Amino acid sequence: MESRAPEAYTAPVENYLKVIYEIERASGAAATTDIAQRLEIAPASVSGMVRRLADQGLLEHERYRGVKLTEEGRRVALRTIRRHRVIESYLTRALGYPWDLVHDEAERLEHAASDELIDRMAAAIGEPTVDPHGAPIPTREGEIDEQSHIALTDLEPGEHGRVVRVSDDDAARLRYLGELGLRPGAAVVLIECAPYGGPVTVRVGAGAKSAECHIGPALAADVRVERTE
Amino acid sequence: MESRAPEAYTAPVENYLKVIYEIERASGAAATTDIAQRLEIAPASVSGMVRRLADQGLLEHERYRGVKLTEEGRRVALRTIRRHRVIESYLTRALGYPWDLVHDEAERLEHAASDELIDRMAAAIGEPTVDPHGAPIPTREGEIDEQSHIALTDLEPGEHGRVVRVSDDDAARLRYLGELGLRPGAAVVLIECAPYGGPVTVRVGAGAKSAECHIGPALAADVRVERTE
DNA sequence: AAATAAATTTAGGACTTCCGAAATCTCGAC
DNA sequence: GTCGAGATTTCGGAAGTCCTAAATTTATTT
Repeated sequence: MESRAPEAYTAPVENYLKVIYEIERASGAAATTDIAQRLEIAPASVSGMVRRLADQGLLEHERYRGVKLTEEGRRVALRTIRRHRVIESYLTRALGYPWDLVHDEAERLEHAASDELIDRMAAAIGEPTVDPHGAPIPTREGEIDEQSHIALTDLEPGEHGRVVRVSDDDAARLRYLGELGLRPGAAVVLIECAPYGGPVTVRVGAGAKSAECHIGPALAADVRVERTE
Repeated sequence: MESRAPEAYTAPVENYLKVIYEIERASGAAATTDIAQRLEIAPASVSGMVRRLADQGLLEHERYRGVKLTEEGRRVALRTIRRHRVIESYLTRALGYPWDLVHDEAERLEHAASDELIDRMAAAIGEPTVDPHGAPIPTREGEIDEQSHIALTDLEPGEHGRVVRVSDDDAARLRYLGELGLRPGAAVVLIECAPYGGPVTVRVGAGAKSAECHIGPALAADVRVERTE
């Protein structure tokens, strides 16, 4: 296997660390089942890999309790996330990629690109701090500015907000959000949240080109916003 | 393993096919030992892989006689070569990569990039027909224009030529050639070829900024030129 | 024609990453 | 406290890619 640098972790290892970082951030510790679900592999496979990663000092594992990354594991995870998001940003801004396709491409390139390439890409598009979906890009040094944001559905009816981030892992869903204008930066007003899983009504955009749309509550909860005014 | 497309060959498979294509072009058929040497792996490993590739219909193997690619094998090889060379060209022209570093980067990215990405890169830099080292880039359809060229050392003393291609697989050597100005397009005049493995004297460049240099015969033979005037 | 050298293949292992099936553990309900 | 559902781990196995060492085949030399 050609290594990319003195630092050579395999693609699966980088993927494990990446999703563990994200689960840990969301829930404190990453359970085997959650990891398996995110990676779309069998839980049994995760058990085996987790043991090896623990042996390598990338994470700590309490049996039946889940895993936590070590400093080194976190560093590798953040480096991988930086790669992913820089690549997504570059493909969008420099090569005109539609925003729903960049995720899959980045998912593969992130394991092959050198630090040199990532830095050149970042420089070429002006050192962006967030990717096309609004996710923050860790710095070369591994610092990440995890913004706090609320779900679109957390707004009160009538309240104004601005989209800061959407989840990027489903191309079709992203395309749909794009058609509705629900991209990072878009101004929104929550009109109504129908109860019992009913549709969420939102006004998207400002002024003359604004439009109302109705989306499901699960989708709406994945659109992260900040309050404005 | 995430696949890149309906067409999913592993990185090692693509590398085998690529070097087999090149050896076959140079010598008619690719011997196990040659393949092993180019891939820097043990000959025994090649035997095993060759059998699998033959089973998959990518090449034909006559025991103890070497291998030849099938139509399908050739197609995959040329697609991989196109990827490699488009990536090299893009890194050089769009991201300012020094020409001695692009080979290693492309060697990894060629297995991860989608056809879509390759096409966008090619379009972004104006559909180049040769890479930074002068090697021809196969078309999307798998056609390649293998130019005929002679070694620098095939020129007669006093004869003029133009560099069309240099070999790209050794970064340090490439950097050296670059310092001497021996890049594709450079005008050269062969001054003298000392006998018995002696140095080759060449005038590089035209007019006032031309300079004479002395290089070893092995290096000189790897600088491919065409006659001018 | 036999001996030697070189190229090639086979045999037996190692490592990584995945799987399904079976065993084990945890924790809340009763 | 026990039970069972659900989560987790262990076990045995497969595929891919590589290795070294030993056996075999081909080519060359004498």
